[in-house]
Amino acid sequence: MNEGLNKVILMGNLGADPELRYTGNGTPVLQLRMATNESFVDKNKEPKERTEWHNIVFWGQRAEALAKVLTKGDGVLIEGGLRTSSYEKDGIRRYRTEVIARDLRFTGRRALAQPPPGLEDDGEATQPGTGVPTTARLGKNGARGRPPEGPALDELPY
Amino acid sequence: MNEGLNKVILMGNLGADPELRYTGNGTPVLQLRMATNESFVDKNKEPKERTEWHNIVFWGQRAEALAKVLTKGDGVLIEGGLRTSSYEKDGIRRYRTEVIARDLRFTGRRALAQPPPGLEDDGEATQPGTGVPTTARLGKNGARGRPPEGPALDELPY
Amino acid sequence: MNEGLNKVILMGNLGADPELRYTGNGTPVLQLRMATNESFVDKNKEPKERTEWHNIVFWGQRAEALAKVLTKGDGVLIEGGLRTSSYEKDGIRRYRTEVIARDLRFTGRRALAQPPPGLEDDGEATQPGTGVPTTARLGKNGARGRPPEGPALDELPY
Amino acid sequence: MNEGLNKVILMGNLGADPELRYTGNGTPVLQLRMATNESFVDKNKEPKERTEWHNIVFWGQRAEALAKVLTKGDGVLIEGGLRTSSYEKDGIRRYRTEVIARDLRFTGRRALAQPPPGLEDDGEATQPGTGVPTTARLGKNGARGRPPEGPALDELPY
DNA sequence: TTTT
DNA sequence: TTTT
Repeated sequence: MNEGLNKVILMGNLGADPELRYTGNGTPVLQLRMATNESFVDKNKEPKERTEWHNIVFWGQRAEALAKVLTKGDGVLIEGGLRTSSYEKDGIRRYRTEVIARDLRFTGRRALAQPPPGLEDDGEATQPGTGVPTTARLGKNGARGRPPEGPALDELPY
Repeated sequence: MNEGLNKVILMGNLGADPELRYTGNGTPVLQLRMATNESFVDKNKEPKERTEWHNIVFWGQRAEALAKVLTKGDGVLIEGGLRTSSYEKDGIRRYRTEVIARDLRFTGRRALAQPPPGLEDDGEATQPGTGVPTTARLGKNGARGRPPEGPALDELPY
Repeated sequence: MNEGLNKVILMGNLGADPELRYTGNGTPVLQLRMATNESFVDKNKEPKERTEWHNIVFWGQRAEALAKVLTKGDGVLIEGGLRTSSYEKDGIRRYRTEVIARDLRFTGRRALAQPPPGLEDDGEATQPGTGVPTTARLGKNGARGRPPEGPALDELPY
Repeated sequence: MNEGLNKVILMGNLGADPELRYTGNGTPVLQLRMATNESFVDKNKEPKERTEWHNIVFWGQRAEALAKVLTKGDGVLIEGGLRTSSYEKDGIRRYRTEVIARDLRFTGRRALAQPPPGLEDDGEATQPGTGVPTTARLGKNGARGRPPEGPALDELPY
């Protein structure tokens, strides 16, 4: 089987507060409704806007931590993959496509706020010399809290 | 309006031959069924594979040109954006999420084949010094036919 | 040889007006200087900002068309691939990494402006029912001018 | 500040074993040399191949864990952002562009192997019902170990 | 050297 | 149902 790629990147806003649920298993599931906006000029040269709505899902500890910090209207950047599931309702097979999210980062006004409080709940240890970003990637690795550029240049070993 | 981002990147294979249709308008629409494969190790440390299926759509001239060259099984890289449309069927509102594709590039065995014949049909002129790639981006700009790295280094103007 | 992926997506602003040059060959080359900004909270919980600067290059007809419409300060979304070239200067081998761009789309205030005038210069024909987007993708395929979602839903053939 | 996007996605192979170093600070830094391959047809319709080489850097705990499991030749998918740093050498200012990596996932033959041993070293706890993927994302969140599609459909709470 |  |  050839390893493939199934990648989605969305930048937009939450259209509603997040909804946290639990599977029968006890696994947390967070569902987000997210808008991405697009501007364009139509065939009559009139400026137009269009909004696309997306179903975003976070699983596991991330779901719980994000539930505490996300609010309707937040500007966010989401990365994940597509998943379409099917289910039967009223004797009819239906399909639902979601973005299974792996990362979330604040954009807009919250990008300069304190790091989301829920994130420290699961024992994040900030490494010496590590910046705490406004990202909400919930791995416990202190390094993930560093902005993408790493330590100051003057401490580079090369 | 906050300009956002709605981006999908998929690498995988076509599960069927493409289907070309036309709107009432006469606009060509190409529909592809594409699989992306993923490997992982499950909770019992057993290697597993999973396939996700995607609905891909090309609009316009690209739809027609690609219809001529794509075949079931082809390895492709697709870029586009998500679009969910709703329609009524049997008195029930249904939703369908598709990837509206903007680019397609062959991967795998066809990446080294000749450029897709359909692509020359719309008058591609290859510029002097321009490689013709195995990409099926259908703009007529000769430059698009150049591999992403541009001309040979010794003809750089800087 | 395994087909790989070499993909860069940048959203930010031009730090200077674009520079158009020509190779010995006569091939147009457009160089852009682009900033991407990032906000984060540092280890002392102070909000910080950081700017990364990128060298962007367009080749061919796109270079010329974009040269006419891009201005210092413009908000843009760029897609392309990395290319590092090496050259000798003062007897020393040096390296320069650039993003070889394949697409550019306006974000921010220009996203709702008229389509860039330079773009019609190369004979764009707008298809019936096709919106003209604020994107500056320079393929001549009318379909590329359609927003990512295609025609209105009521003209879908399915 | 305008929050931007600085995103790189590469799929290819390691050209050498990884090199692990430490900053004066003690922060681990892992450097990878990675090739991405591209196939195209040149202006004479001859099939050609081209390889681009990239400098990849991981910081922090991830650097150490990955150092244990990566080997020359490995097929990997890397995600990160661009960072160009400047330094003085022989009285000349030089620039070096790197991809500051945030994620790594195996592709190819290792995608079905056991999860990288180094990864358990930092206390990974697999959640009930959670698959352990072949990804080397080093957050300690058990959820990250789930394939992008989440739990089985029959345990969905909706 | 950009942007808000 | 979001955002500017």
